[in-house]
Order: sequence, then structure tokens, then C-alpha cells
Amino acid sequence: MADTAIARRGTRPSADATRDAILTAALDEFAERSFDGATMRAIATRAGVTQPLLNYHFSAKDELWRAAVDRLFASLDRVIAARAAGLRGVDELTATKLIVREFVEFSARNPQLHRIITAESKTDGPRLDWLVDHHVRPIYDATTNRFARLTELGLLPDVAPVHLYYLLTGGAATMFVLAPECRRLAGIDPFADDTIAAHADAVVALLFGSSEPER
Amino acid sequence: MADTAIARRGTRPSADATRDAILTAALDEFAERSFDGATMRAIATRAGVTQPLLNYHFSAKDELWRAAVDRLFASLDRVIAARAAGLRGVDELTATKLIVREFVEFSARNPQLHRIITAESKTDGPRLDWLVDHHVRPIYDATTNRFARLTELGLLPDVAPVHLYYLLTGGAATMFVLAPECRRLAGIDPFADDTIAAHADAVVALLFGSSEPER
DNA sequence: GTCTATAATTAGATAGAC
DNA sequence: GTCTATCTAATTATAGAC
Repeated sequence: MADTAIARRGTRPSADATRDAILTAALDEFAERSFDGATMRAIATRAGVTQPLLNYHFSAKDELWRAAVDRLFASLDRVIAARAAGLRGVDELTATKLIVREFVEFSARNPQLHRIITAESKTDGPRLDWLVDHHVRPIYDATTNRFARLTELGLLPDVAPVHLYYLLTGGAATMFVLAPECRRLAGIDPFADDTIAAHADAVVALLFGSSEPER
Repeated sequence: MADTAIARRGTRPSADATRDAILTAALDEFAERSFDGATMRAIATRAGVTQPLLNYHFSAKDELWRAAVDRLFASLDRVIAARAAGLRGVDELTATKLIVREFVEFSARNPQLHRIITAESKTDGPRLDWLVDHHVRPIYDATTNRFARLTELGLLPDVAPVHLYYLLTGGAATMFVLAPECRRLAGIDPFADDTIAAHADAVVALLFGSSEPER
């Protein structure tokens, strides 16, 4: 991050803000319409600039996609690392429950994360290769290692970690990924604070069999 | 189904088989690449016909999409109805566990179902309207009514049905929707028979707290 | 019914002025 | 850095022969 700031020294003052606006617009468009459905023109309009300017800041559509995804995962990593750092000394089961809650909350505040993962992970291709190698694998390894330790301690049902991983990520994120559907079906706003908290309660209760949320 | 057969009486013998091949190809393409990413040419090639023939059988791209989705949901409805019919007289908890297992199995054998739902339910639009009105709402209502009854009997944790619905559908389907990712991360084939069975076990165990699969 | 050929539209990317 | 104008390629859909 310091690197890029240094690398971009000498650019005009507005450039960084423009780059940022483009990345935000790109993330939303890619998440809502998937890679093929998102057009460079739509992203430009959403960012309040003209379309060729995107090709000035990012040489091609898929480079823009990678930059937007990088920023999103950096945000996730920052949030989870900060939460974990505040839990040193706490027993592993309680720490895991609280990290899971943080993950549910992040999934709700940033539905783009799982929308993009889902869109790209359905089919093999260069974007999936990149996504797994650069971002998903470290998260998967850390999560399944944690589950394996808890299962060994008898604190989780004896289920292979890969199943727990997809139960957790799918169960936590789907209501927010499918927010427009959820609004129609249930008549509720999944992004309301109390709905997010209730969903976090439900995820933790089903995974760990506890009905008492801890904070 | 009898209706369409009657309505199409008089067509040449090969027409029905061609229509069917097109629908199968369309479902796979739409599921893998989403609506915008799927091209009529790719569908035609996969079906072994030329592109303009799709516009002969289906007037436009989104009519083809609807026809393919209709056939898939008809298959789901048939499978679940058959399973439920075989469970008359069985107590509701056991029946629900077995229907959930059937649903997990169907999600594995037909990952197109949740791939298409996910792609379309991220954004409001005419295809989501149609999808919810014609297919998802009846399933949602039946599922949440069942959950509400079981919760009232104390057989499910006291969690609002909408949360259970998204925990179930997301938890059951995600591993199969993201099969290419899962292969890379865990090095396993999620579509292997024993993996599907293990995932069904895990879903039932976490939802209903039972570790003994029933059949 | 199914094909070949093609029209009309829209996409991503580049050239060049300011 | 950001714009206007435009190129090339690819898309859906239609016309018309067989």
C-alpha cells in the first residue's frame, strides 16, 4: 500500500481519488452483473468519468477487475486480523465464535465478496486461478486448520473441515448475496442491523450448538 | 407437459429431440456463464446445431432462458414430490431430515439450479421477478412453513424461518455451486457419491443436531 | 426444420486534442 | 489526467434458400 503510493508520486492530485472512485464503481458492477455483464461504460458512468479513462488507469478490463478484487480482500484481511489480534489469550472456541460473527458481519456489509467469488468459482478459468492463488487459499487453509483443531478437541461435530467450510461460508453469506430475492420472499431487509445480528446468532448456534451469543 | 406435447403435434419427428438438446445446452451455459456471459452461438455449438435455429425454436434469448429454467424446476418439483409422497405416515422430523437429504442430493446432481438462482438474485430485474413468482416462492413458503411447525414442536432451534432457509439452501448448495473452487482448495471431487452423502450428513447434523443419518 | 448470409447493435480498446 | 471521436470485433436477431 505504501509501495503504490510511492510508485504513484508525481501524479496529479485528483488521480488517486479518481482511481478510487473507479475501483468502487467497478466492484459494485462486477458483483451485481458478473464479469461479462459488467460493461466498462457502466462502470465509468457510475464513477462519474468517461469510459476511455478506465483504460488509462487500468490497461484492460480484467486488470481493473483484479485491482477491485484486491482492494476488497485487503479490507477483509484487515478486519479479520484486527479482530483476531484483540482476542489473544481468549480460549479457541470463544475466539472462533467471535471471528465467525465478524465474518458474518463483513459478508453482510460487503456482499460483493461472495457475489464475485460465486460468479468466478462456477467455471474454471484464469480469473478463478488468480482468485484462489492470491486470496481464497490462505483463508481456506486458516479456516480449516482452525476447524480441525476444534474438532480434535471435541468442540465441533466430527465432520471433515471442507464440509464445515462450505456450510459456514454458504450459510453465512447466501442471505446477503441474494438480498433482492430475500426482500421479495420474506419481506425483510437482510441488511438491517438486527437481521444481521440474528443471522450471526443462527450461524454460531448451528455450527457450535450454542444458543447464547457472546460478545 | 401434456399440453406442450399436444400443442406441438404436427412438428417433424426430430424437432422435439432438437428442442431438448438446445434446452440442455442452454441450461449448462446459463449456469456456468450467467445470462450475459452465455452466448447464443455457444449454446448452439454445445447443442450441435447452428445459432439461428435457437431463434426458430425460441423467439429470443430470454425466452430460451425461461424454458430451460422451467424444465429444471419441474425436475426438482417432481423429485421432491415423489420423496414426500413416499413418506406419508412418517413423523415430521424424520420426514424433514429425509427431504433435506433429497434436496442436498438434487443440488449436487443439478448445480445449475443454485448457480442460476444466485446469478439472477443478486440484482433486481425482470428475470428475478419471474423466477420468484413462478418457482422460488412456492418452495420458500413450503419450506418455511415446515420449519415453523418444527420450531413450534421444539424440534428446531428457535430461529426465524428465513434464517434457517438461507442456512439450509446456502449450506447445502455452495460446495456444489463452487465445485471448481472446491477441487482446487480441498483436492476432492465434490460430486463423488461419498462426498455428497457426507455433505448431506453434515447439513442434517448441523440443522437437527443428529449425528445418525437415517434412510 | 435447418441451414447460410447478413443486418443492427453494442462491446472493449485506441488516437489524438486539450 | 481527462476528454471526444472512432476502430474493430462480437453479439442477437432476421431474411431467405433448401
